[in-house]
Amino acid sequence: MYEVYINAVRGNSLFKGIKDNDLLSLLECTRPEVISFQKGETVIMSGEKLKGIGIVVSGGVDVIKETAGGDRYIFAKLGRGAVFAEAAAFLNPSIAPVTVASAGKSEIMFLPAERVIFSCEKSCNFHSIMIRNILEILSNKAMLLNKKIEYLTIKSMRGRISAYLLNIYNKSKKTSFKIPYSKSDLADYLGVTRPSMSRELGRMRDEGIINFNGRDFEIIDLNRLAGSVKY
Amino acid sequence: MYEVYINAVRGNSLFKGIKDNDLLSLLECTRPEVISFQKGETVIMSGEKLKGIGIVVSGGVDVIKETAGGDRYIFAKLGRGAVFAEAAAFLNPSIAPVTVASAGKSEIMFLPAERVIFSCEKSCNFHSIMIRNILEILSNKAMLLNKKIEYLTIKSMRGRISAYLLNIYNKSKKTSFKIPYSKSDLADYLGVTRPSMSRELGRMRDEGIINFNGRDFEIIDLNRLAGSVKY
DNA sequence: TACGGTCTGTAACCATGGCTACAAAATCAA
DNA sequence: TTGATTTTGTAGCCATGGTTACAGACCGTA
Repeated sequence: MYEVYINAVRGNSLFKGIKDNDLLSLLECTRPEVISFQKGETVIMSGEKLKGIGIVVSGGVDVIKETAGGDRYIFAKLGRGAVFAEAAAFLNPSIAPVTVASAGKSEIMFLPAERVIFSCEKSCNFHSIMIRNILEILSNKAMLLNKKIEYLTIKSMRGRISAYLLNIYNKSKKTSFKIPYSKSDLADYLGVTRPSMSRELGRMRDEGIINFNGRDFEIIDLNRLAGSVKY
Repeated sequence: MYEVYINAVRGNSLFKGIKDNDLLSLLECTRPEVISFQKGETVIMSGEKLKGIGIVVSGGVDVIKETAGGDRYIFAKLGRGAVFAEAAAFLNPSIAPVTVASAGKSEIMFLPAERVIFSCEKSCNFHSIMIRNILEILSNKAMLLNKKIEYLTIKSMRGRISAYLLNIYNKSKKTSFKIPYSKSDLADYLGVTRPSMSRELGRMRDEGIINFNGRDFEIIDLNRLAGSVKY
C-alpha cells in the first residue's frame, strides 16, 4: 500500500541513502499514516499531541504561530519533501508547539517517532540509517537556529547585515555572491523592517563598504564590514 | 581505565537509563578521550575539527563567540555534567562554530560521534539507549532555540516580556511563579538592556498588569498581558 | 504589450529603547 | 558586623530604526 508514496519520499533527507526496495520495507515496518488535507484544514493543532514526524508528500503547508492575544501569522511555508515537527516528535510528551495548516490540497505522512527509534522484530538495518539521518537533520536545525540567534543578538542593524554577509563570505571565500533571499525576506530573517534595511544598505553602499544589485552582493571593504559586528 | 569517570558521568543526560556496569562497558566500547585543561586553555577552537561530543567531567568551561572584528564575548558558561558540541559533532564535516575555553582546571570527555552511531561488533544494546538520549537532547535544544527566536522576533520589549511570562503561565497554569533568571540575565536572554527592561517592568506594574519582587512574579491582568504580544 | 501583483527604493516623522551614570539594595564572605 | 561585590531601580539624553506612504521597477501571464 505504500508503493504510491515511494516516488514522493525518495530522496527525502529522512530517507537519504536508503534504496527503493528497502524504502518500501521500511515504510511497511514503520507504518506511517498518510492523510489528505484540503486547503485551510488543520494538519497539526498547537498544543495537541503529535502523531509523529511530518513529511509533506504533496502540496504544501503553512506553519502558523498564534500569539497569546489570538493573532496568527505565518511562521514558515513548507513545500513538497519538507520535514516538520521533527524536534517535538522526539520529546515526551510530544506536544506541537505550533499550528500547521494545509495551503491548498496536500498529503502529509506522519511517521511515529517511536517506530523509528525502536528497531522492529525483523531489525531491518535501514533503521540505523534513518536514525543517522534524523540526527543529521536535528543537528543541522540546531546549527541554523543558533546562527539566527547569533544575528538577532547583534543590536545594530548594520551589525546584523555585516554578520550575515561575512558568514557567506567565510563559507565561500568569495567577495561576490548571490544571497538566497529577496530583500524583504532577508529583512524578515534579520528581524528588521524592509525600509529600514533598504536605507541602511544604501548607506553602506555610499560609504563604499558593499555593493549590491538585486540578490547579487559584493563586499568591497572587508575590514570595515567586520568592524561593524558588535554583540 | 574508565572506572574513575563513572561517578562523574553517571546521571548525565547522555547516559540516562544506563546502569553502572553497562556504563563501563559503554565507555570501553566507545573509547572517549578524556583531557585535562588548565585555566584559560583552549578546549575547542572555533573552525577546527571536533573530536566529538564534549562532556564536562569536572570543572567548567566558557563558550566564547568571536566576532568577525576580533572581539570575544562569553556566550555561555557550562558546569560539571554539561554536554556541548552535541549538534556540530553529528555534522559532516564536524567543525566547531565556537571557541570553548577552560574556566579554571577542568576535565573534558570527548565522545566520538561515529562510535555512538555505529553499533560495535558486540552490538551492545545500550547503544540504542544512548542514541535515544541524544535524540532527546538535540530535540530539546532545538525547542529551546526556537523559543528564544520566538521572543527575539517580537519587536516591542513589552511584547517580549509578556510572551516570556505567558509561556511560564501556560506551562504552570499559575499566575504566581518564580523565574529562573536574575533580572540582568533575563534582559540578556530577551535581547534588551537591563535598565530599559527595568523601566518597562516598572510601567507594567504601574499599569496593574503584573507585580514582581526579586524573582517572584505575579500576573495580575492576563488579558492585557496577552494583548501586548505582537510579532 | 498591457495588466496585476510583488518587490524595491526613498523620504519625513517620531517613538522605542539604548546608553551612561549614580545610588540604593541585596548578597556574600570574612 | 563590616566591607566588598553584584544586582537592581531610576533618570535624562538622543540615536537607531520603526512606521507610513508613494512611486518606480520588475515579473509573469494573458
